[in-house]
Amino acid sequence: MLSDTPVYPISVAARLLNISVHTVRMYEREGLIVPFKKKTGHRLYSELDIERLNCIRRAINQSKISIAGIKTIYTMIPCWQINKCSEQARKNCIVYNSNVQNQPCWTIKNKDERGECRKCKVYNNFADCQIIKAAIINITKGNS
DNA sequence: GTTCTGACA
DNA sequence: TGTCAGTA
Repeated sequence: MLSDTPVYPISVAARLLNISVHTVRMYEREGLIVPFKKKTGHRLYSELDIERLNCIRRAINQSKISIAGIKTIYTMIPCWQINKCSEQARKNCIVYNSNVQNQPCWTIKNKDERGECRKCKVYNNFADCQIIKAAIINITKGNS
């Protein structure tokens, strides 16, 4: 399993991904990733974060999916299912109802507190491209 | 020296 | 996407 312990500073993360530091920050601003932040404000990335970024890169370069498109896919993750929310809870949930704005749940919840969404299954279970693909196939089957 | 935010070519 | 400023 890939470690979710934040260890790499942004310069190392960028080097591992062959992209600029600036671009790494942009993906965060767009809500695609939630890096750990030290009290100094400095970002740290885990192996899982790197894998997530790799997935994002592949989607952009190979699949020609836009950042907005990736956001949409993340937004469709059934968080209520993963968190086993009751129908009542779902109905009143600001996160559940945020999907209309094309905002992944982790950009809504705990906006000011880093570290919470980073640990959430909804965020962590979808770092791997294969898993995202499998999930989409399942959803498609269910609807056909 | 490295990273941060914000701004601009 | 790159780069520069002014900080911490």
